[in-house]
Amino acid sequence: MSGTQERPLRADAARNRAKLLDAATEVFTTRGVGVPTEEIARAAGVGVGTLFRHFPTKEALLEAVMVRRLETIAAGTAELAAGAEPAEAFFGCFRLIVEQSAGKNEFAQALAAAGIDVHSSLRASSAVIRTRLAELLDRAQRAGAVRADLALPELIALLIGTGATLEQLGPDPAAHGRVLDVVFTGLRPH
Amino acid sequence: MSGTQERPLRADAARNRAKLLDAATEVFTTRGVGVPTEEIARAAGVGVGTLFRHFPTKEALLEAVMVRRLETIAAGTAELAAGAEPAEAFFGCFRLIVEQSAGKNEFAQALAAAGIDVHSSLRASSAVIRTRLAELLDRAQRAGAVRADLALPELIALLIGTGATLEQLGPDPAAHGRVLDVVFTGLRPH
Amino acid sequence: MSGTQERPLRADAARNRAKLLDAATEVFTTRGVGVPTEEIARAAGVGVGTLFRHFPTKEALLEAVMVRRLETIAAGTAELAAGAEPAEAFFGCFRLIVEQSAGKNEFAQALAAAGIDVHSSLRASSAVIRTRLAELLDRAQRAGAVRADLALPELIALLIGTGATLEQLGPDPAAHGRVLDVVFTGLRPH
Amino acid sequence: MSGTQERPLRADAARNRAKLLDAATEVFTTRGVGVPTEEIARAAGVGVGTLFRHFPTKEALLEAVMVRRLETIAAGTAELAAGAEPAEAFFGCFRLIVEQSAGKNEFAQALAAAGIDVHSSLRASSAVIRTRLAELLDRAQRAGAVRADLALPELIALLIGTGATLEQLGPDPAAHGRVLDVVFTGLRPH
DNA sequence: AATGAATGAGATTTCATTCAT
DNA sequence: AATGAATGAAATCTCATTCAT
Repeated sequence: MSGTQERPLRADAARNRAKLLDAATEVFTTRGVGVPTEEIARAAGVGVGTLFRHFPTKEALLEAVMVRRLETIAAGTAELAAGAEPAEAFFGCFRLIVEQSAGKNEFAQALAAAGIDVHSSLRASSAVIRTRLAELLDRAQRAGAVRADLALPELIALLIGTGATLEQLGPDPAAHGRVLDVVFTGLRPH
Repeated sequence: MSGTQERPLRADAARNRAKLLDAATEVFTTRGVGVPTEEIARAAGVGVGTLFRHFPTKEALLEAVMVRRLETIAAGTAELAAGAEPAEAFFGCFRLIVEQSAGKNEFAQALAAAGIDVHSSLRASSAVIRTRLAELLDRAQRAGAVRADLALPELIALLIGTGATLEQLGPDPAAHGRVLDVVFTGLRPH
Repeated sequence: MSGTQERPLRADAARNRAKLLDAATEVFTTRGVGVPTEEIARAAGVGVGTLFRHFPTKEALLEAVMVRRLETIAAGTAELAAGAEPAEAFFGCFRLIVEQSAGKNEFAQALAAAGIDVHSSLRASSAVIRTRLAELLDRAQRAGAVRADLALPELIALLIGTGATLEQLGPDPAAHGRVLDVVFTGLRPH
Repeated sequence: MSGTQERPLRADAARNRAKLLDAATEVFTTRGVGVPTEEIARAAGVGVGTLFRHFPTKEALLEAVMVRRLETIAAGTAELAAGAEPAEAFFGCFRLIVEQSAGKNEFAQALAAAGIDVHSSLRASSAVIRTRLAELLDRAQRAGAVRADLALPELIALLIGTGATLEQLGPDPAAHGRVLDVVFTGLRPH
């Protein structure tokens, strides 16, 4: 639908690719990007060779994990944004993104540090989200639900920063609620 | 009372220690904690051997960098908190911490991931800050300057998250101002 | 009499075998024996699986390539040696072998290095050539066309070395001619 | 004197570098260029890390071995060429080069196959030899000791090819002598 | 005390070969 | 019979840490 895969990919190969992405997401998120590749292969129940057939480099794997995450988020926002009125759409998407972003920072840093041209392969999926966010922000501002002086870069930075905040708090719903209330209040006009 | 090296440290040794801390702060911040120790030594203009004489472990170096950062922040908040009325003290310190925190997250994560007992050596300086923050928050809440439902853990998480936000934005004073305005507005009652 | 696969081989299988041998000859010669098997399969337009069905081992493939080469050479010398007088037969065959030998050295080395009993599978075809060479040398020496002190091992070494010389020169007919003139002059009595 | 080393190299480092080059020469020559790097390190009595500090790549090691070989040869020819009359100088150097060349071919192939710009680092030492050969050839041709139609490229090719011939023969002095007699006879006018 | 070479465990990656499709 | 994905042993290379100079 959006992808890069040249050919449909054989059934078992697709399954392994998915298993690898799942395992990598899990392992990278819980134990950091420093884990040996072999651990990820083991977690996915395949050999290292298979991992490297699918992702020729550790960085490529990292990248693929991020792309998938972004695509998931993009899909989620698409649904949410579709049938809602501006304020609800904006704040709903903010919450969604922020709650799905735990651990994403480290990936981004790792990729950036590795000197990868993050844009080359992440561009597509991140552009989708970027565009959607611009629309959401615009509609919400026109509807008077969000302060007018906020620009897209700050919104994105706030999404990332709020994700970091929640990550820091651990899974405490009440605390999450209070933090989001702080940010949402701050985002509304006056 | 707390340290391991009580001896006054020869003049050149002290100089090298400082050079190493400066170089490490710079390099870790710009290129991530994954950089080889030798790069740090080179950036400091000393040999690896010297680095390891001063810091027996890469993690020890990381830790020392963080401690110095925290101490700087602690000192800054001490000054600010001293002669100001509650609201000014609280928001002033918030701004100070957040602006000095760029890159700090990664250190914390790296240390935590390394399974270090962060508290053992960071406890002292982080306890100082923690206590000060508790006081600032309490006074500001009593004075009605900050919403009453906010607890210390959320405050700390917000500090870290807002630091991440600003880091993400890069050095754009106007955008920084808008982001802080959002958060500060959200922090005030109603 | 000699082989392992006595069955006639299905038409397409035979075609694949031929394509593989051609591709392997080409690839081994131009890029060395270090190329991954998959490259050879790709060059032949088949999957690796097919390659390994035909040649159970990379070395087996190497061997098959050499055997085919030797057989080609043997066939050529047979024709040449048949109806010619001793000197012409000897020098004609020398030239033929040497010009077809480009790249052969590396195969020999690779096989030898691999600790293979080169003789086991190459014996047949190399024995044919060896015998023919002995005859050619003997007849030429009796006819006074070649110095009498030259033995078969030196002749073989000279064939290989002269092949290497020509390979080194690249495709320059004039230079080839001068080199062969040097060697042929040296081979004649006084 | 001719080298690339930036600083004089500490005594032990120089010793290890030499040990590594010796071991590599030995091992590559006897067992081919396919031997694992670790074997070479072991043969040199150092750890792999040391090997990779001196030669950041297997190819770099290969290259260094060849450079040293060429330098040895260049030095040998310098001595020989100095005080001898043309014919003696030419044939003496030919013999010298050819006898020191055993196994060199494989290196060259391995390097070339690896896509290295062989010229960049080998150029210097090979240029020295090339120039000397041109002089030797010229003087010998003027003195009437070598056929006039032979050009430098053929001479070089013959050197390599004759090296291959001797390598093929194994260490049999009598056979070596006959082969060299063939080639030398062929090289003289008529 | 400082240096930077040496170390080797461990990380990443390759590739001959097997096996499910 | 053909395919190409999977495998894992082995190869190359990195880097925190030690140690001779």
